[in-house]
Amino acid sequence: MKQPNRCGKIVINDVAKTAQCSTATVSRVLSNSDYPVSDELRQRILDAVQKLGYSPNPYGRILRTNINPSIGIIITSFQNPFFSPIVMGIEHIASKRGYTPMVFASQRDPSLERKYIRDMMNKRISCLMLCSVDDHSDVVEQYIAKGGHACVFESNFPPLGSALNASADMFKAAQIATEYLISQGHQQIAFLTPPLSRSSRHQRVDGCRFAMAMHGLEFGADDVISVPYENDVDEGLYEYNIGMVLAKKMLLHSKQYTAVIALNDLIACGIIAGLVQSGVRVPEDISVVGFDDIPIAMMVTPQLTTVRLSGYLVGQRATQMIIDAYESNESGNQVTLSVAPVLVARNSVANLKDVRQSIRI
Amino acid sequence: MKQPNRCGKIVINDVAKTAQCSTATVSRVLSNSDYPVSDELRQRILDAVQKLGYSPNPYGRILRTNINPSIGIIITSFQNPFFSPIVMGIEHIASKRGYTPMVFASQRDPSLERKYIRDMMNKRISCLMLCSVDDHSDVVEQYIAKGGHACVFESNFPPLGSALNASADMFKAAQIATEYLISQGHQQIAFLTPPLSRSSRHQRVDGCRFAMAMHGLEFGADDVISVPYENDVDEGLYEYNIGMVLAKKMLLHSKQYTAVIALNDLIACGIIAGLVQSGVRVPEDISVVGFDDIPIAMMVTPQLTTVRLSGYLVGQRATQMIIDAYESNESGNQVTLSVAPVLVARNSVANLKDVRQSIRI
DNA sequence: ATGAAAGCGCTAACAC
DNA sequence: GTGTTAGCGCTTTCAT
Repeated sequence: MKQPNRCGKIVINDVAKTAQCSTATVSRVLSNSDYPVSDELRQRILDAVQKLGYSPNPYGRILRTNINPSIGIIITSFQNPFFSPIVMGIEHIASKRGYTPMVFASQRDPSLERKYIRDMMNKRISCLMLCSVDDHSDVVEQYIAKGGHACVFESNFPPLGSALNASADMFKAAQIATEYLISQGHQQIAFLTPPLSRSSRHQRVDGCRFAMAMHGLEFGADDVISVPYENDVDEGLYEYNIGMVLAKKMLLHSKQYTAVIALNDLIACGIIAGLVQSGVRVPEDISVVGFDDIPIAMMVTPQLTTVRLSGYLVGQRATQMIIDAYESNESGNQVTLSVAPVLVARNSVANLKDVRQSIRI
Repeated sequence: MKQPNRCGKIVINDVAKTAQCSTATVSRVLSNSDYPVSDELRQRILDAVQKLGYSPNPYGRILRTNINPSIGIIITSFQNPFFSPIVMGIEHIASKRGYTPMVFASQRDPSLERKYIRDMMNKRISCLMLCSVDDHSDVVEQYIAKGGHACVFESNFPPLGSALNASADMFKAAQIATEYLISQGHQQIAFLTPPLSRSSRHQRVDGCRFAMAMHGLEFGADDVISVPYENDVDEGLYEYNIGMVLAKKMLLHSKQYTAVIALNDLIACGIIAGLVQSGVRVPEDISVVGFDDIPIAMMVTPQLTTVRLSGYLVGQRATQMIIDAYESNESGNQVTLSVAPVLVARNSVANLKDVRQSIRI
């Protein structure tokens, strides 16, 4: 690598000399503890800091205090627009409260995810915000067992007993989507999704089933259409591609659907593309709705009707809660944070009732 | 904040005791210096490390050596898909070579950008990869003056004399786009862009002008259509919105264009949306081409013809070069890295020649 | 080939 | 109110 390079760095001792006092006092002023320091001396120190352009070496501090005011964030990929608002929400609150956000992308590689978590334990981060792709929660649990505070946004493993589990209310979201479709006269509805490996996905299917049942509509295991694989590599578009595959598969189904619900917007966009490719019109022939409300949703044709999950809010609230817990030294009990979803009606859903009426007339 | 919390952490001394040797030897083995240690002892140490589950406290090391093998990355926003491949390229190489990537988003706020840079200087990062929104380069220059290595991908200030300036070859890219349009029979071409505040934008206009001139086509200052403002906040979609505004403005122009070149894909998508909103068909009435080849480009209707700038490659190569320079202690001379762009022809450009021919017949 | 010991820059007892 | 000083965990001379 390289040799050390102490290029004339100003250290706390320089400030002390300039201000004619001890390093202890400088430290007291700069770490703005409420320790009493005379106004006159405090000012002298501040002046010296200013004059020398001093800024403390964070590593000295961390080594001494063993606390690192920073928040580790693990997402799967920078390409996936689903995570952007969550990260932004986290960063916003983190900076505001004096924590440095550190973002890493696991590339959907569980071993890389584990490596990053261990790395963060080493780095003594204050809180860990995790979008996991691992099937096992052992490393996170280890982190928590050692006194770490964690928040899990997504995972294949069941909610942890000692972490903050944050997400939008997926059940409710699916219910909203389904009820909207029903209100538009749809009765044959399919749910298109990658493998139901994680609970956040199950919840959506459940919400859909619940809404269908409430309206006396049929919705069986058959109506959940899924592909049996999940790409291991996240090149950003992989969900889009899954959507295209799902669309073709759905078209082969014996049942004729008037509407489909996609696990998320990226998949929904892929479904629309797949449908159009097969000569099916959206929404005239089949309606499509997604979840998330990523920016792309309003850019595609037709503009996608979706249920906004407010990742930004989820990120913000989760960060508030986790920092609060950390600072008040609460050990993590199972907490669930769930944000209310809202329907964003655009142009990918046809109103079957209007059509019927116009036919009747 | 919180009180220190030395929760039974294993430290180097524990390993030394277990292996019955001094901390010096443990350090020598673990920092795999080529210092000679007997195989027998080395093994004992490795066993102890394994047994105790020891991993070194990075802060002790950094404090002592004053070197932090990590790469700081500043982008404007996680929302902007343009940066994703660059960051991924950087991360790929960085991890491979043993450096920890640290990503921060400036939110297009110059003062936040400066804060992050100063923060990284404090953290003694090894290299800085910067997508700047600042008008002044003083902080970066300061960083470089103190011996730091920097790579600038985007900036409003002119290329730095002592940094690696990395980007795709913008001039060439614009030339390719323009020549493609010309090859399709277009002669009235406009260039739509936010303010030409940065050289990467100028280069594109220049490339366009050059290609037009080469084919004896007219292209004046008039044909560069621009909006006089630039949003200060990057909510991810702001370039899309700029595109919509640019489209309307272009429609008001006295000249009738058959094709427009957008500064980038996101703007191009906005332009298409604006055009469609105004009842103009793309590509039948007006053709559109962009730059970057972001994932969205293939998702919109019509699919966007664009010039791929290979951010992933740029990120990778830049990281290689900057780490090489850092490790070999070269001080940063002006270096320019420029990656060859490639045309991606999709459906947003009409072939005017075919049309003429079919009319002739 | 191995160990002893001196710090890196900072904070927090503890003294005054 | 202010100063002295002992480390935090690590690396690296300098001895041996």
